[in-house]
Amino acid sequence: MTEGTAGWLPLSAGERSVAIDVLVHGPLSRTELARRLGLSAGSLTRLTKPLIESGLLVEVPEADAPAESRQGRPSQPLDVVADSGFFLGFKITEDMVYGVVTTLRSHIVARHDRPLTTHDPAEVADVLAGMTAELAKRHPRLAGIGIGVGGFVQDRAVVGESPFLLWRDVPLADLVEERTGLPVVVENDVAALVEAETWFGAGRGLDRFVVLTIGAGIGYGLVLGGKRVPFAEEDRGFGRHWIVDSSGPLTPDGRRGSAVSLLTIPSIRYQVRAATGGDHTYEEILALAAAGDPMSARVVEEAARALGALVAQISNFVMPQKILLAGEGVGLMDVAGKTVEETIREHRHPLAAPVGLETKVSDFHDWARGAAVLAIKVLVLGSAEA
Amino acid sequence: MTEGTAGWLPLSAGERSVAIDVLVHGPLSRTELARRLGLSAGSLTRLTKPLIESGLLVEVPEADAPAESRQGRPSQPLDVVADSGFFLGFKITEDMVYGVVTTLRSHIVARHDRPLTTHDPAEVADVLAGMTAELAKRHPRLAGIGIGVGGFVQDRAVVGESPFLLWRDVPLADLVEERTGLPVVVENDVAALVEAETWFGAGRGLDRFVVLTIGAGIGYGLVLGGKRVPFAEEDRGFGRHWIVDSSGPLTPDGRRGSAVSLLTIPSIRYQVRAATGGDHTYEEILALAAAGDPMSARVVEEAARALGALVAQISNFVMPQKILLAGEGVGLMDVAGKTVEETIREHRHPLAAPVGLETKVSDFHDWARGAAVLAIKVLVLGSAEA
DNA sequence: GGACTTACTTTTGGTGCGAAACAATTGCTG
DNA sequence: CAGCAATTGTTTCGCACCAAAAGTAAGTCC
Repeated sequence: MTEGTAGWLPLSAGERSVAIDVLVHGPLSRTELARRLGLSAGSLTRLTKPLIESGLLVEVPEADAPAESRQGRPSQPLDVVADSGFFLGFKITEDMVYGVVTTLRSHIVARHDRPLTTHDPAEVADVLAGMTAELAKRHPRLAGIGIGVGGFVQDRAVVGESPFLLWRDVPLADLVEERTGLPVVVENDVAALVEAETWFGAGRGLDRFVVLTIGAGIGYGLVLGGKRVPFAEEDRGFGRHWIVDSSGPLTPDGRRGSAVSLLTIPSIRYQVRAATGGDHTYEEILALAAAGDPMSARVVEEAARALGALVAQISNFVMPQKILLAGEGVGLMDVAGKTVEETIREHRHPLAAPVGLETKVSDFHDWARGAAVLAIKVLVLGSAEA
Repeated sequence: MTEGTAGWLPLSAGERSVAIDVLVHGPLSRTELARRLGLSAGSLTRLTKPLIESGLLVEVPEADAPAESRQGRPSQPLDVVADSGFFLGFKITEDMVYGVVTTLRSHIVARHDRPLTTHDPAEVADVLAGMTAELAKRHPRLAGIGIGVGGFVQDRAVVGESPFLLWRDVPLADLVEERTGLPVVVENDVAALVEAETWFGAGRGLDRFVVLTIGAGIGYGLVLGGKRVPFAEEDRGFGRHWIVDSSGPLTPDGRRGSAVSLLTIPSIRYQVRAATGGDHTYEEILALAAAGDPMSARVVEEAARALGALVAQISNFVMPQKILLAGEGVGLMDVAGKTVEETIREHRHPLAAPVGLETKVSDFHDWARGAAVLAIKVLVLGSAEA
């Protein structure tokens, strides 16, 4: 058994659920795992043995000593060997590549970004390989690479279509694998973030879970039965067609009253610019709205109402246990969160279960982390599913 | 209580899937079943044996002889003993009780309705018992009763709250069981219809399936992973809070622009009455609209656009493989189906998978049949769980 | 009538699980 | 300190389920 390389998989279903639970929820004893997974104690012995032998799990020396002076045989917590392997996550934007190194537990241990001056596939792959080499200096035991890219990705390997990179059918995984010798997983950025949140984030252990991202565009991810539901139009501008308020504003990017026109950062900036003539950043607009500037406040309020309506509709139709709002454009919630919540209430039945709404401001490193988590998921736990 | 107390034994998961597949999809040979269920031929022998011994399935004499002169050993189709037991389904409305007798396969073999002149629980139970006695004359081998009622139902036994019957915590199942000696399953009418359609109807074998009913009110059913998702507000007037068009009409029943105000039969009649002063039935309004009457056409067109928007939103957020439109108020589709489809297109991305929309005009006997199917499901196959 | 084809059955072995007995390690009690 | 209770983890056993392979049955084709 060579340690560090991907000598782990494949895992059986039971083993995988154990590995995931330990990966996600810190160290856990066998008894605790049996309780969580609804299995017998005997099964846990059986399932954990090969995981320990393969080096993915280890018994750790009872870290929770404080005030835990219970009777009986002390439990023997199991933990993943968090630094037995590191993972790389990249997020490619139009003009930058953001990179992170994470542990098996998806903790970011290093960041490294580089501007992107070309969109030529080979040169982009060179940039990624260069960044990998750079990061590998401090973290030699790299086990795999995840790459998130806006656009349509096939088979977790080929960028079928990316509008902003002007790519068509670029075998990015192969290109980077050739240069680095590491296994590579490519995925749509939103999909990767959704998978990451399903595993390690807000969607942990949930059966029905929705992710809505607001940034330069609108992203949507639906997780049912713990699995993300893929859809044909994802990351192809569906937000332009989500009509929230047919009498709403019209912007260059979206149809009248669409989620894109009402909510994305470019659209909000466009609206304020069109109304006042002044060009402001998104943050400035939020600050202006909070300070009482009427035009900014109107735009922000309208966006908040649109977001509330959208969240309520999703809740009404999908009934998710939780909705995660992520992206760079959720700063809205700080300024107009109350309006959002009021609008949700207006569009929901009073007896309906309250919407489990969670907001998480994300920067580009979070997107890169999402890609790294996908690499962990695919490479370590072998849950490569369509 | 997960035990169905019927004469049939509790089935294992494998047996149940076989039984359901034969129940739903006519006679099937073992080989065909193996293919459909993804099992080996040997497993089918094992699974079918107890089902045949228990009398639920029988080997039928190769009905499909026509032009089927294949080589090899002839297949031995299995079928349920469709008339080994009959099931009763009731739908209770404000002033009528609709009853049907169905086979195991949910084919309606008899109908019997009776006016409801009282809402007293005991007297309603008497009416149901009387109808049961009446129907039992021609169909002696009744195996169970399913009752569908508008309102909130707990544990498939107790009517927790029914606005139109003015009931609270009425143990209807017990009342009817006492009088008939038959096992009784009570369920919300929409829920029963959804379960029935999931099994025998439009939702057969689908993973994500939505039912939207339009009638006196709005009904919604969400099926994920083959299971209906219960929700707190079901049949408690949630349609009043589904705001489709905030500048839409206002009716006594619903909030401005709500699904109820735009779509239900009473609201459409109300709108026409308010606009023209003339009181027309729903069918008359549809006919008037088709004939070019401007006020009726406006109301119907607006309803069609609302329905299209609603269907598109559901498709965008839930991504069901199929949406079933049912109820007495889907006649709309005949007159303005084109508007509905256009509106759906407007609210969907061009690359998105086309919406699998199916329309099924239902009368009250279909609702009763839904209740009977639920009885079959719970009593015969013992798949009762929260 | 023999070769072939297809449907089904039986046998065998493997997997994954729970139940129960067993071993290990601690705290508590007298 | 011995004995006991409590708790965790291990081993063993048997059950339920399944697939693969080999065997049997029942027909068609030439």
